[in-house]
Amino acid sequence: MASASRNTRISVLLPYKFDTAFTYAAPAPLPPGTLVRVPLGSRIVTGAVWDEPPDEQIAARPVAEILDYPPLPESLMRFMDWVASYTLAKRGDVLALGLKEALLTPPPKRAKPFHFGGADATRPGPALSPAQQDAAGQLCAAVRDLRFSVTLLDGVTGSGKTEVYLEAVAQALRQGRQALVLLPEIALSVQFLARFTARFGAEPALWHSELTPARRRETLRAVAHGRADVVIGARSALFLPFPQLGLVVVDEEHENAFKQEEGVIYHARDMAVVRAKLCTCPCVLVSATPSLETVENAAQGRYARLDLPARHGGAVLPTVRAIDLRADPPERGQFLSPRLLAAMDETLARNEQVMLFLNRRGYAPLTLCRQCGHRLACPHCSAWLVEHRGQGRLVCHHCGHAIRRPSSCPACTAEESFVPIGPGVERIAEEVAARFPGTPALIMASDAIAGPAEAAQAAARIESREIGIVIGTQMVAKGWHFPHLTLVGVVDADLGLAGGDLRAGEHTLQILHQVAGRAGRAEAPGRVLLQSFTPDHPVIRALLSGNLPAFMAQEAAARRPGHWPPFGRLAALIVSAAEERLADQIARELARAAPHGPGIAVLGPAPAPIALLRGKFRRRLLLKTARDIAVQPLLRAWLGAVELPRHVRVDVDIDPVSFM
DNA sequence: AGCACGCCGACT
DNA sequence: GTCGGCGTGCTC
Repeated sequence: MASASRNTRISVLLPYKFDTAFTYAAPAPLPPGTLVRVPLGSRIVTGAVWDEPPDEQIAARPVAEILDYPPLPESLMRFMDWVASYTLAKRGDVLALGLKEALLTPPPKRAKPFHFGGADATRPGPALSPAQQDAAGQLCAAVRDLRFSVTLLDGVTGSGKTEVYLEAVAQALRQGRQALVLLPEIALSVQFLARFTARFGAEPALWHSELTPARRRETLRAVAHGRADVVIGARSALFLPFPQLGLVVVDEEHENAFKQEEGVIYHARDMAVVRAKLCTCPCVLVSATPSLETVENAAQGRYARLDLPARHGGAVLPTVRAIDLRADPPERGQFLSPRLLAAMDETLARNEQVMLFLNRRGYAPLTLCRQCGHRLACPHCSAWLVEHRGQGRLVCHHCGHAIRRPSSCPACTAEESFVPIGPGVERIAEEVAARFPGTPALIMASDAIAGPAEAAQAAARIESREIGIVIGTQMVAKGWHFPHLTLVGVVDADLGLAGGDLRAGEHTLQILHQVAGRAGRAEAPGRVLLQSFTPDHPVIRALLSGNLPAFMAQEAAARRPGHWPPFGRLAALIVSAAEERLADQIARELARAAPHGPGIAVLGPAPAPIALLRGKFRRRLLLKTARDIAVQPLLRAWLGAVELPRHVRVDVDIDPVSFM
């Protein structure tokens, strides 16, 4: 009957800060995942029909429009529910991750044709070594299986991991399925795209934050219709509506960039595994320096494991040596030791290139008054202001607060009394310019290289050998292939080892190993020099010996007894308030209401490492549980037990990576 | 996301 | 004395 059909109620999830779906009236039942335009307050917004019972009591407004769009696949809806439940995020916020931009603007009447797609999976791949062939064969078999599985592909830098997993991508395409390759900081992997295009004769679809809204909408549509068969994307590509996903690859799986730290806080590597599981397809985790989490999952047999032990094409691994800065110090006021300078001379004389690595932007991390010792600090954060000499400014790297370089000390009024303490890449560039005046140098840091176009331009200047010396932050660590680069100098190998971070050693090892891998990737052998005050530190020793698994085994042995990840679970609560007293009070109340029981421990409250951030005082509690305990129900009960006054926030970070 | 409502600083 | 800052709450 007509009156009955007018009264059909449906649940619609809206891509905003709502955890529950809203109930609307529809002319007829709509398939789950259907995109609809519905009234919300005074506006019409886009949402997705969710397959759960509607509210029968509430006054339901009618659906305004049913969009001509493929419904969201069920696997994606279940994935979004799962992510929200796991991270304690609002479901609407998770829906927004994949669809917001496309939804908020209605699709154009005539969509431009999608230029991508058309990857040719029948093209012969490159010649593979026997080890590569073997690994590729196993990955292809996993794709053919049409089952969920996780495989760690562990290979030294330069071993040809990419070629191996691209064979698995080709296999997925041959079966008529789609493939997703997640990369950290997609914008900068210009060289990666060239390799992909060479393999398939077509460009992949791209998904990252710098896409224009029009391109984003069109890519989303192409994915939803199955016209985009391969997507190379940053972490949010996980939330695209693939109807036929047959393979998920996470390249550089150990990278911290996969951890989303704002809004919905999630680790894209872990979510990729879940995405694959819900799509019943294989997931491949790729790294030369896999995370302890993944290594342990492989050791326990939860993940399969494939190793590529040798560099491809005859290139040999670089030799790694430490320079003990206690015995071989740089000249006063300088940061490059005589041994490193001599090696740079030799390298440049052979017309080869040098990379200097220092994971610190700007000129100097600390500026102090030599009269009174006053240090220039951020008024909104517990952090020093970092001098950026090129801009004549000092900048807070946490909140962006910036000041002109003061000519007199604000504390003692002494004139021109400020001295820079310690080096950033700009200061190293200054030293290089003075020491190698005839050699063009280039700084590669996120503030010097703004986007993909500039990165491509920088890469071209290095490839053409216009540049002799590259000075870079972590931006230079991954993915680049510069055949004439044969010397990598690490200015401060100890940086990152200090501090209380659980994974400080592991992360330092990973990034320095990656940087080292930039040296000698073609015929000419490479070498790496690590400047260190602690050359006996286990991380430095692991880099010198090349025995990374031994270090990881030590790391595992250190974490296992205390049930630290991956041998236990961790969740962080961050209490923040503009009033320090209030932050303290709520943190203490939370501590009193903390869950307890066997296998459950609560650490804190303690001031967060950045106790003042953007004008908010922060206190931190850490929930640590045994691996077989789910932290989410504990957290829900815990947070429900403490009433939050106004002006106080509590943020939850499941599986925290950064301890800021 | 918007839009309304509601309490604290610099001004016509 | 008001204008307006944005923190908070609400939208089926």
